[in-house]
Amino acid sequence: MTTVALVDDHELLRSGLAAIVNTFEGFKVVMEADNGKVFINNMKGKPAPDIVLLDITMPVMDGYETAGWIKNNLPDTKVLVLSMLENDGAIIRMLKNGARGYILKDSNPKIFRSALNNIRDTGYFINDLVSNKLMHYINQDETTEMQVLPLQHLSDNELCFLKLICTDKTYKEIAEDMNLSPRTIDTYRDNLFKKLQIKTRTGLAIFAIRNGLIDM
Amino acid sequence: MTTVALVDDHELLRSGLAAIVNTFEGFKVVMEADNGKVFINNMKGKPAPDIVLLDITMPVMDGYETAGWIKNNLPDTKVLVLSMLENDGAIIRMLKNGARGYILKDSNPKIFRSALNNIRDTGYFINDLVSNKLMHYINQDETTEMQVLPLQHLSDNELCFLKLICTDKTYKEIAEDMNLSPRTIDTYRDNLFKKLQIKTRTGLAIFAIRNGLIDM
DNA sequence: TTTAGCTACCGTGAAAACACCGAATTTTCA
DNA sequence: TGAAAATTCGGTGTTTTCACGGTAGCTAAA
Repeated sequence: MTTVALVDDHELLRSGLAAIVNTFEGFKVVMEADNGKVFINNMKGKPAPDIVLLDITMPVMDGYETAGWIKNNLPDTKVLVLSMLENDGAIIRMLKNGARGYILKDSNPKIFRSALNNIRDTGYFINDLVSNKLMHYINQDETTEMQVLPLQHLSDNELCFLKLICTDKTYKEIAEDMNLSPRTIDTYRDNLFKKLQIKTRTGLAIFAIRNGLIDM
Repeated sequence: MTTVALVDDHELLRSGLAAIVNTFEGFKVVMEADNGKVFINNMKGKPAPDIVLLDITMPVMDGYETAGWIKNNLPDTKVLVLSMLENDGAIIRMLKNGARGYILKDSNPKIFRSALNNIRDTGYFINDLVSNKLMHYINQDETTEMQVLPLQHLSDNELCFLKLICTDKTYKEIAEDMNLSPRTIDTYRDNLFKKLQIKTRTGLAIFAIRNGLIDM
């Protein structure tokens, strides 16, 4: 019997998934958790599940972090990502953090079942979503890496600045908040414009939101 | 037997919900649809379901529109909203469009079950989410109405302008796009600043995104 | 130890955004 | 139909944003 844990913050949907998984012969849901933190706590002193079905967008501890933790602490547990995001950056980031497969929440149940079977039997579920991204990721230069995982290439200060961009503070006020000279802020902005190929503050704000830097 | 239709764009989650509903005694899922348009097409020539479980965020035809259509065309069908959005505007807008209840996707299955039971027996499911909003909505002046449903109080041109705000066009370029004088655009902006109590273009862009005006 | 790279910082000027004013036209509706 | 409201457009001036030039210091590697 292959044991499965579900980590997703929407309890109702989780219950639905559990019901589906439990109808699959040879699979059994042994744990549910609202987020990564709860999952880790629940894990203590228990046998590791064979497969973790993991959402990305969760409060407290998100899917990226959780996948990384599982990779480091539960080497025999395989992560199958179950997400709404059809987003290059998200997919690659999860793969980098050890995920063995990535399917969308609008997949149909048959695909879901074969994903579970493949991961149990081969350790991986490679669909178009994943293989395309893998190919991209393997023969990738710095520029494409930058386009796919932009946040990974920004410094802490730049990230902090990007968050403040999404307010109605002026650059001068942002400079005060960050204890830096307004000129330095100008440089930050100009660098981000170049790096991200954006031309206006509004564009930076939208970039920040698109990349989940701001809670909506 | 109470018949239930599911309208949600995530097929996997929908299947899970269907599995749960079908375990509830006296309820039976008779139809599933990816969005409002598909639902309407599927309805043709068939008996109306007693209850429609409706998501809000969907492609092609969203939950607001769909609820409105049901209100006008299937008077005996009751809508129970099943959403991730814990958002005053969304709740009120759905209630205005005839929804009989509103529960979150992170509710637990017991609440889900009682919601279905209540709607079948009494026609409504009033939880804290709904009753608070109803109260607010009943004794509400124009200012609060504005705060809760800001988009409803903006003209088509203002909405169009707001979308263009979220680009790196200048106001002059936006004016050209909309076939209006730059001065008029200034007025649009100043009006939106006043109405929404926002001070900068960046703020407007974020407002537009928060209110779902821009697809992410 | 020199080169290269990164970070923080500065000056200037042009372009864009914003504030505050008024006026003509069209729509709305009581 | 006549008054109120909404829409469109204009002038002027300040503030903010953006582009382009640069320096000084610190670190790491060749």
